[in-house]
Amino acid sequence: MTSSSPPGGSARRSRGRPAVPLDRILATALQLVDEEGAEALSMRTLAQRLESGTATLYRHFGNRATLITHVIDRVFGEVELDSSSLAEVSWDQACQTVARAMFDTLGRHRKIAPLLIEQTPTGPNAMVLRERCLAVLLDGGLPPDLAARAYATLSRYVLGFAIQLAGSGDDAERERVSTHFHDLPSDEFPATRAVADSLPVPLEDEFAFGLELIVDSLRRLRTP
Amino acid sequence: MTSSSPPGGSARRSRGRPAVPLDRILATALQLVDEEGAEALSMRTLAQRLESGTATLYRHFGNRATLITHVIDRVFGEVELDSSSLAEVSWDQACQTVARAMFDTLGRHRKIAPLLIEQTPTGPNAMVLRERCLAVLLDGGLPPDLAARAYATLSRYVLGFAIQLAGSGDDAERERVSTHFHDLPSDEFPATRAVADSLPVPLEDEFAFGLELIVDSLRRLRTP
DNA sequence: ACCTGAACACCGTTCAAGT
DNA sequence: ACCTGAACACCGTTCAAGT
Repeated sequence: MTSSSPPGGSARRSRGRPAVPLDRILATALQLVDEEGAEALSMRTLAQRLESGTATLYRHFGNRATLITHVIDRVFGEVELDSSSLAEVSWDQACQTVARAMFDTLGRHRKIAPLLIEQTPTGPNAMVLRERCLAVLLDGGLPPDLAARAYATLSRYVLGFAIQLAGSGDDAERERVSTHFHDLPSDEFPATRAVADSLPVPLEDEFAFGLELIVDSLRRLRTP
Repeated sequence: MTSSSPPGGSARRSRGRPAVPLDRILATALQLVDEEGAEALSMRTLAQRLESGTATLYRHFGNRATLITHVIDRVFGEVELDSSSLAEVSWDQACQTVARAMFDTLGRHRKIAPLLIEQTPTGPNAMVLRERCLAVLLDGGLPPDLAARAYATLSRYVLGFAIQLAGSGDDAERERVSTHFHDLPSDEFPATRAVADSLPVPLEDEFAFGLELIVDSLRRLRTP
């Protein structure tokens, strides 16, 4: 009650209170996840940040799951894919560009990936992204059934790695694991010890490495 | 109190109560996850199934996370990998066998995958599995740094797909998505409509498809 | 020693009551 | 119409008190 004084006599609350705009709810929710993690996105915490009450949120969303659905599609909306530049590059480069754009966006919102497990995204932005990805595969000369499988593999691949980004970026954990591997007895763990210097591999490198392997093989599957 | 009667007069509770064996805690915890999902594994629910109290669990595990760590390594212990049969097959077949064995086990415990995101598994069973996988890659002729990256890619690939198994297997959801794709306007979504009959692809097929693509490319990277 | 009940500070969700 | 406070049935975790 001490925080805000009425801004002049005229700008009074119309009736009840000004409605909380849906866009502000989603922006605040995404910000909350980015800053504090997916589990911090509780109805209470979100309502607090909006200086509102939990029941207000239930006016816009039936439950926490649908709120999350909307937050997710907001993230899909951030994927940057320039159509013209996609058309200029080779087929396999286009594949990698789409996958990387998706991965980069999810990398910018590392903490949101765990929320993506539960549902196949069917928000408007997700639909558009899938369409463009499938268009690249079909234009590249893959027959529809193979294009469908290639798309599914690629999107699962991206999502699978993106989800693991959540537990990544923790230097202390990386250090702990590396030390653990170096301290292993060489008689029981010769192979692990032999590659201990190269582990753990940063997840971003892993992603790029595997993506190249997949797209390379995919290229050979096109109609010859 | 009605469930068990003392087996003869001598086998009395030594002092206090008989300790709850750690193995029974873990078996019950895994069963709970398998039956009701990862989020059902609450300290309270687990204690209830054990006919014990939550504080008893904190005698064995400092917190819920370490309890989960132990449950996870129990699952890794179920991965079936016959050493001799691995030695008989070709290098790329061995790769696929290891990856599939891991995926199959996680498929048998679909609901545990979400718990795997947070931590790099370093339990005893996980360590042994990694060692054997790396041995295959090194024996196959990959130099250590490449073997490390190949291993990381493969294990991330398996885990990434396994995590997504959690939200899979729901026929209603598959039907919903399929219908949604078929009802799209063909002018806005020509590519999606063109492959709508082939979507969604079962996750197991996706996994096998992508795994083959990766191993195919990996085979070409060996010392020629 | 090991277990227990009760407590603390949280959740998602609902609903009668306010303006 | 839209928002609010309080309630209900849950969490993970801790701790004094029991046997």
